[in-house]
Amino acid sequence: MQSLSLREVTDCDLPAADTRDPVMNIGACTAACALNRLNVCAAIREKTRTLGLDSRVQALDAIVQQVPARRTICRPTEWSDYVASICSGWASSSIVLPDGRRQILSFLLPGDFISIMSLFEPTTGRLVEAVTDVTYRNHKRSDLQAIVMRHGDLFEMVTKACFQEKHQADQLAVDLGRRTADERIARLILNLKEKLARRGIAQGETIEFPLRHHHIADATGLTPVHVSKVLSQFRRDRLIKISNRSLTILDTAEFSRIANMW
Amino acid sequence: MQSLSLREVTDCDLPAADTRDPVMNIGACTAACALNRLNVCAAIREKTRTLGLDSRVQALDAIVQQVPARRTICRPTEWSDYVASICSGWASSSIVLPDGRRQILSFLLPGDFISIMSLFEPTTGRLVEAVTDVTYRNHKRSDLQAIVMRHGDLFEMVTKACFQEKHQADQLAVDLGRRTADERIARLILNLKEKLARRGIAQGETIEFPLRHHHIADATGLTPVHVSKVLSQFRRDRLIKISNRSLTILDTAEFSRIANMW
DNA sequence: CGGATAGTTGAGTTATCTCAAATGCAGTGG
DNA sequence: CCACTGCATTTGAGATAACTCAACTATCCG
Repeated sequence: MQSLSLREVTDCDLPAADTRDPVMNIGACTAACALNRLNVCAAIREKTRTLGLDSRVQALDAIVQQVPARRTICRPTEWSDYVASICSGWASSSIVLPDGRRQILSFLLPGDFISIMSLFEPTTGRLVEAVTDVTYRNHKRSDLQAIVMRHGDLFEMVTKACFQEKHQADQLAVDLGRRTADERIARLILNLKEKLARRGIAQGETIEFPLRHHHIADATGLTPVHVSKVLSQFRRDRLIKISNRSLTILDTAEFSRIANMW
Repeated sequence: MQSLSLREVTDCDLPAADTRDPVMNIGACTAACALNRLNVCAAIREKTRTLGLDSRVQALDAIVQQVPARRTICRPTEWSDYVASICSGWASSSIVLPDGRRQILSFLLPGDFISIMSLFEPTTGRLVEAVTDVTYRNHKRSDLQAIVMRHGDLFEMVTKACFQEKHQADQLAVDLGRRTADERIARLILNLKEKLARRGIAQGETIEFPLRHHHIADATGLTPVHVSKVLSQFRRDRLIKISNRSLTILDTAEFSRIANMW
């Protein structure tokens, strides 16, 4: 339907991200490389160098694309020869029912592949949308596949990542099926914080928090209105503080208790 | 806690299943071979023969185990060198929270691996329980892995199966997060019917249906009481008929409409 | 400044849950 | 064969978590 108006950026330094936000930028340049996260990036560089594949393989110096907040990055049935990974910004990956109900399955942060599974499948079956302004990189699937398949250690990493993704999906099902609104929201926040911390883009108990209530609602199977009420209560109880698109956890112990993260 | 009291059966013919139930038995002998389902079974036989691996590889003539209904087959943190596949009967695979809430992630039917992912991970993280009496087969992980990795076509099948499992998990999340009780239950039933039909163990609109209400409840994130009410309503509306552990869909069109399976 | 998007709050509704009592049904031991 | 025990199911009454609707405010951005 609507055209994406992508702007192509041709080098790896992501100048656009540079000018915007130092935090995003860390993501963009280091942690953000999806392959880096898996330690695959370095490994591939190594392999391609030692094997003299540089010219043939364009998995690494892939084209970087930019989309503004709220734009669609990829539609459910869209077929693509490329595997995308997020360089900077947040995106959501969701399934939408014909009547408009939607379930967000995960938020994609700098360093995430849109789905590691997409390494093997040309279509994601998901709607991927930018939450903030986003830059992402397209890697040619066939190249990436070839590299990964050629090296046991890389393969192992990908396998692990698949397993991890499945685990996430299962956890989500438990949350949606068997947890209360408070738990779901608290867990969402804690999971995001955890994930950002692992990638070194969290300041202690404070994180960037660009999500709108409707994002939280669609991720937790709730209503924006109800999300608002729960968050207000959390604030009133001095568990968290939200301001200026950033979130601080004030009472980690109690907040984790609510999240039932035993 | 409770000991499993497994009885070992040493051959492939599953005499126990033979005497019990012809339907189960079909599962046990043909469709039930998890590898068969993927068409991997035949392929492996082929490969092992042509490559003369027969003696080294014991993936196929694995030990068959039997457990009665309601027994635990495998605990969440249990470590195992074997990958199990169901030969006959139904099992449930679930995650249990410390306070007892549980979410069933899938029902395992004859022909299912407990999780295709378990091919790569020694621990499932899930509680697997027998719904009916169950026989299952343990395949040595290392052998199975070796075979699969050695052959691109097998590998491709496994890859597909992984993707499929992930897809299922995502669908479940949508169901739990965004669908009503009626939809969830109807979809569960239709999905099971679909799956059984694909394996040739369904009689038209009628299927074996050994699930208890609490199974349905734990799979749909509802209460057994509410499940009872919804099913009663379905019966009153002449959409389905349940008797004697078997279920018939009376009004496929309307039932699918309720399930929103567009 | 105006228009779009987002968040808050209150009032009333509804889907689902909890509790509890009654019934059924299957397996076990005397 | 019966009585008993343990599970499963049904049904009703009342409670509650989450939803819908609607009005109001705040924020952002051109």
